[in-house]
Amino acid sequence: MKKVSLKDIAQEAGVSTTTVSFVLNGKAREKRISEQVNRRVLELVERLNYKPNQLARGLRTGKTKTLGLIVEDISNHFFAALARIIEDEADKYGYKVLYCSTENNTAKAHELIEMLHYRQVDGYIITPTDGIEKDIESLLQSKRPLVLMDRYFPAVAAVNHVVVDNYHGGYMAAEHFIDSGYRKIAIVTLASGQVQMKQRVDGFLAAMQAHDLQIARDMILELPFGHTRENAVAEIVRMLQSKKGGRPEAIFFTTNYLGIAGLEAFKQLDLRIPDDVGVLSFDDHDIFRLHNPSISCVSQPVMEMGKKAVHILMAAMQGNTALQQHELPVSLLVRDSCASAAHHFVA
Amino acid sequence: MKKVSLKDIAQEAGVSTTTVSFVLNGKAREKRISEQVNRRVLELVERLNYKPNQLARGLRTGKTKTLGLIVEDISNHFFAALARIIEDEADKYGYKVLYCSTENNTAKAHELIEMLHYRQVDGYIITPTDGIEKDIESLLQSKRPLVLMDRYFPAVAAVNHVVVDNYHGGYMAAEHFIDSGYRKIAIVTLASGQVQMKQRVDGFLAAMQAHDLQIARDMILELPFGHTRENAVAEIVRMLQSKKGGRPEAIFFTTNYLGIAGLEAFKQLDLRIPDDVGVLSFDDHDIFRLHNPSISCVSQPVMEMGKKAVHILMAAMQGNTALQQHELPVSLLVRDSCASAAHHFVA
DNA sequence: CTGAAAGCGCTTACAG
DNA sequence: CTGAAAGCGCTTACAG
Repeated sequence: MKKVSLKDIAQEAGVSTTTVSFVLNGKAREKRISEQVNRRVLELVERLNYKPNQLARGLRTGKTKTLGLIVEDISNHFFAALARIIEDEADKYGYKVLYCSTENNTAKAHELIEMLHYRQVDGYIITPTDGIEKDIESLLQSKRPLVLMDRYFPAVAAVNHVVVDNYHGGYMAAEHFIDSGYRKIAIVTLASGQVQMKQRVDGFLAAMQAHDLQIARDMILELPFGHTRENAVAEIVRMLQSKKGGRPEAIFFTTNYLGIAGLEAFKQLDLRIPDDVGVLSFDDHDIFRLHNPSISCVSQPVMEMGKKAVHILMAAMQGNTALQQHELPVSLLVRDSCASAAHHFVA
Repeated sequence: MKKVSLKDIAQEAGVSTTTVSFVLNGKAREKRISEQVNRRVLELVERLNYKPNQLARGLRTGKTKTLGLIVEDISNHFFAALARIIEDEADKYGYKVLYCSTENNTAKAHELIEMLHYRQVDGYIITPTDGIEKDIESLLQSKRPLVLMDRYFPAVAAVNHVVVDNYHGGYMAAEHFIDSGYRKIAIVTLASGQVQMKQRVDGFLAAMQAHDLQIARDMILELPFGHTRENAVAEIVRMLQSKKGGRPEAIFFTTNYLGIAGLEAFKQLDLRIPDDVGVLSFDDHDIFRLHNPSISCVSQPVMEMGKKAVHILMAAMQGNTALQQHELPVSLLVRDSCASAAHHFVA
């Protein structure tokens, strides 16, 4: 079963490669190929099981019908879900996707962008890490279709993005805690300078302030990115055990794997939710739904994010240069991890 | 910033494209290019930020340095974890990966294999669905490097694979139930004919038999693939409520998302683990570790599977034609979802 | 209605 | 030590 090429078909059919190419690309009508030739070619293609070489086609047309997807970590539930939606959506347009994980590492992200560039992907969907503004700008300058996802750079204005209303998510989280009667509240977040984390915290703090509540310095735990799970758990345990000012009554986690680490910490310390500690996390997760008690969270519209990202990219690849920046709404899923108000109104 | 090509470099450097190509491919020494020319070319490459067009290179050499990864569903935790490991491992050899989800759909799997073929991927890592034996054979015939993962076809003998000792996993699961004092045991599995599921059930039944225990027909629930989560939960609830013969004392789930559906069913019925029902699932999951009580399971060596698959593929791509079939050991993670023996020795 | 030919950007035998 | 040329498998303007 050796490879059969356009030329083989042409020879066999007794026509030129031009003609074969036309019928293959559905231009038979337009180019007024006779019905007879058209049929003959199609039959041969079928019989010899001919498949056009996409590499050659790509080289010639400059289009590879391939998208580059750069995420933080493809094995992370949120990105895996996104990857699946993007795959399905891209498929509708005949595109395949090459994925890469940055591990939130600037150097790696830089390399990946270059790599996808050599490989001539037609467009990029990127979850940017800190410090790759330059690469993004250079992509922009070379007119590469591009959409940032989940995060963006406030300093680089003219880039498509689809993100979520993180600020409002944080705000809602704080209000829910407050409504539930918690007052002494802690935050566990990432130390990285990522906007989306910042915004979640900012929104949260703003709501606290609006209710004349404060968060002490040592009640904001910033974990370095790339910590192991064990590390995160240990840090959270330490915070919970710290004596000064007493234990927080409730904790807001700015992303789901921090929340999951939190659950482990609570388990270790035998802390009961929501009586000993109220819990709220950004990003829903199966674990939160199934946990006993179930964990309330701020949920992101993953499906919509993925679809929108692909749509924006497709439009951009078709030459639509209008800037597309979308901030999708999040929703608060109230479950059982925040006590009823009565409980805590002792202060 | 227009694209710069080999020719541009050659012109600028005042040498032929041949020479440039040689230095780019590290053949300067071998081809005895003068140190002077070598340096000049390298400098220009750097200065003009030249990146070879991989498409052109691929067309010429027949190698795309791209792997095709076909899984059931990239958003599934098990496959996402595998995808990440495969990405990292492939990267070490300079390969990128194109992923696709079959949804366990034969027609889709068939198309995906063809698609990857046109795109000239150098090798395939495939989680096969039922009914694509022909495609696998045709890949084999055209000498495409290939490794099956997670499952394989007993009927197609000469294919590389890396799977897991499913039979033994099932066997251990049953023994653990029996040791824990359970006697009336049910199985929840998938209706698809996939070997790996069959083997898990077979191993389980063999252990039961070895202990002179039986499983009634209606205690084996086979769920169709592609059911929604709600559906699965409902079916499990129905089984638990079925009066004839009484409720099972313990349930073995042959894969983690079935186990997760089971947990929801137990929650709905207010069944307590492990007193009301013992639970054991194939495939570990964060949820099992964090669940209260934590859920025992048969765990697969995901890291090793991913690495081995890539290594086998790399060897095959280097012309190593020795058949590689690996069955990796699984391990039983005993947690808190099976009661102590004393509890159930009432029968 | 159809074909000869150029060209996409590389690599690599071959020649000197 | 270096270069001219063929060729990978397509597409497409041009010509007839």
